[in-house]
Amino acid sequence: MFSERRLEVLRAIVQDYVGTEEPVGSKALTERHKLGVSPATVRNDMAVLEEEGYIAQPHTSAGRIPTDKGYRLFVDKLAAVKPMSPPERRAIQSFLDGAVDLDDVVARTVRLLAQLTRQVAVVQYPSLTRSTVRHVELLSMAPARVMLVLITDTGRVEQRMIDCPAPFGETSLADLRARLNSRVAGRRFADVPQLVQDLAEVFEEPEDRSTVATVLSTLLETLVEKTEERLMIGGTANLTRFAHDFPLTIRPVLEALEEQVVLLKLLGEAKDPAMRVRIGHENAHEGLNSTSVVSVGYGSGGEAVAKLGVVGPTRMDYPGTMGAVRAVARYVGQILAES
Amino acid sequence: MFSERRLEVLRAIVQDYVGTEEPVGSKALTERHKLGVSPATVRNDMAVLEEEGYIAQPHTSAGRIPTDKGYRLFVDKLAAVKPMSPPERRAIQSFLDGAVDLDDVVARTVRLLAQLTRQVAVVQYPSLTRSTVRHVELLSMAPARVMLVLITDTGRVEQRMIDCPAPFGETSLADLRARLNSRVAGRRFADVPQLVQDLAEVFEEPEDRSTVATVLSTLLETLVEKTEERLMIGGTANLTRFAHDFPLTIRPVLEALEEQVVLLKLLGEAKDPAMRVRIGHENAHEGLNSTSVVSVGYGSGGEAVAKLGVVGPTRMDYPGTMGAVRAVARYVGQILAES
DNA sequence: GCTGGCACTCGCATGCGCAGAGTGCCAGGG
DNA sequence: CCCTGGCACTCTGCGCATGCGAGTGCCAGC
Repeated sequence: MFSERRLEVLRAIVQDYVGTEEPVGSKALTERHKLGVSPATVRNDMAVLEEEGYIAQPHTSAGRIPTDKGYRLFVDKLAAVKPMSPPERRAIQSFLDGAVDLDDVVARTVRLLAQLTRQVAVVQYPSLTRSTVRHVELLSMAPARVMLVLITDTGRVEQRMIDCPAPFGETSLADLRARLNSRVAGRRFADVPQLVQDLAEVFEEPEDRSTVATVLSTLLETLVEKTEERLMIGGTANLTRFAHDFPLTIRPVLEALEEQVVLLKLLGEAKDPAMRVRIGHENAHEGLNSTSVVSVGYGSGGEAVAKLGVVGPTRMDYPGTMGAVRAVARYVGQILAES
Repeated sequence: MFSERRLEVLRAIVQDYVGTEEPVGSKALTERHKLGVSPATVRNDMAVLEEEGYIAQPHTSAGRIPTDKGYRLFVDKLAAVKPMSPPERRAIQSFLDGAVDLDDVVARTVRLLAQLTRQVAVVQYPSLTRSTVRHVELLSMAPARVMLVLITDTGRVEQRMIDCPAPFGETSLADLRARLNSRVAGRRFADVPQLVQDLAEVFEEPEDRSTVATVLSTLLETLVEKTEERLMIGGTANLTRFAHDFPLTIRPVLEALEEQVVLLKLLGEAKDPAMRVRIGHENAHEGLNSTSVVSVGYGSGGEAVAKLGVVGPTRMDYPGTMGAVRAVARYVGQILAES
């Protein structure tokens, strides 16, 4: 569609604009890059690129800046993911190795990502639906009150209070716990609802019947509700790096970042472990129309148990950011596999 | 020290400045407040207040703005905590009542505080040291790997992975769990270290000895490390409300908010349940020199199990903010007492 | 199809003048 | 003794004109 040189011009524009944060003109371009042609030629190429919607001028007779479409082409065709240097890899690994539990792993990952990319980092906790149940614990907190604790193979722990309709004996509780565990331990969360259904029918003692039903239904409820994923964000201070533009622009971003729902949508439906870049208006949420999101799945095996990524201005260093995100995801996966 | 009227002038300056965010002059003051004196008189009072360091002028021949010292006097002597209106109280209560577990309580509290005060909210999880142990669970994850789960009376759950020096039989594990629980359940966290010390001496089986020691020492470690309190923040988007001043000012604040350590210091050493206001330079951390922190303890009984508060510009509505913080703390305490 | 040249367009920084708000000080009055 | 009205002074902020520079589009020529 475009000549080799025109693509080269676009690449140069993206690189320069990302570096300087200022509209780039034809003269400056020919000076900084060895394109082998004169500014006038570059101007012609620019005119074409602009007509096709890959670049734009903020004001008449200013330099050009890439549009979302321009960045898209750059990411898809013109740029290669930049691998981390060996020292960087070592730093990542040793930083993550110090984690003592899942919370710590996630917290460290967020800090790491934020520092490496100098952008806002978002890390999702390993999803419940794609995890397996390690253990179910039932604790009597008060005569008619039970605490349900669910522990997953990824080290995630969920708890829920249950108010029972009637007091519940210690022995019945122990019995129920044993039965639950024997059925449920080692199974995938997604399979649990069916298993629990079956279990309800087995219980016969009338006096405990309603209580058992309550406990089981709460368990189900928890499975459904808590599938709603948790996540952690960090590095919001990095937003101020490009706020010389406008507080106007960081406000909606901060607001979006406080909405778990928005963030979860942002990372993308989680099955797909592939790296994904959403640029500017490709983001559904309009507060994020001037930001790009780079996300990728991570997990202990070949499959993704959750996603992580960064949020930054559309004017970001895509190769470097993608490299950092990919590397971090890889190492987090390793850490999880070990625990 | 000051005549009644001079104090009144200071109060008026604080109120107007908080409202308009602009330096306030003598004429405007007499127009908006019925001081019963002329602008000239007010000017004399202002001159005195300025000499004493309670107010200052940003530039020669501009209006006056309160200094940290001025706000301090205002908070201590001139302002009363503004109680919430009945509808507001109801809204708070019903919003918090919907919470299903501790995470949810904390999350809702943060949202609520941020909305009510339109500032950044910080809520500390109930502290471990002031909680009691409900249950200790030991789960075998792999032959030589045990997961330790601690559950407190406030509903907080902490987990830790333990790598054992040698494989550990299911029965030994159950035995240890039983012993641990019988000693430790119902005791305050602060008392646990001594109890565990005693326990170590009781075990005799040589083959399990080292494993038991490992588990116990990790338990102790967890108690110490995790006493390091967790917290949750929200409402950072509110920072942009006064960022028309400067991205310069919100940057260090965002950075400070990402440092757990700083935040914990900020809320104050936690024993004291009293409301506390730290104004501008009274905050040790210099990124927060132009912000004020209003914090208060909350808890189920008379004693504080943790703290919560808000961070905002020194130019904030102190009576309203203090009222909201106090009210929220009270209702959170109630909720915790119920669970 | 590339190049150099040329006229044109804006954005941005600079400098000036002016209005407005606020001050300090002083002399006069209850 | 304290308050008041008046007056001269000092800044800030804003609107406006000006000049400069970077960048553009177009065109004729190689």
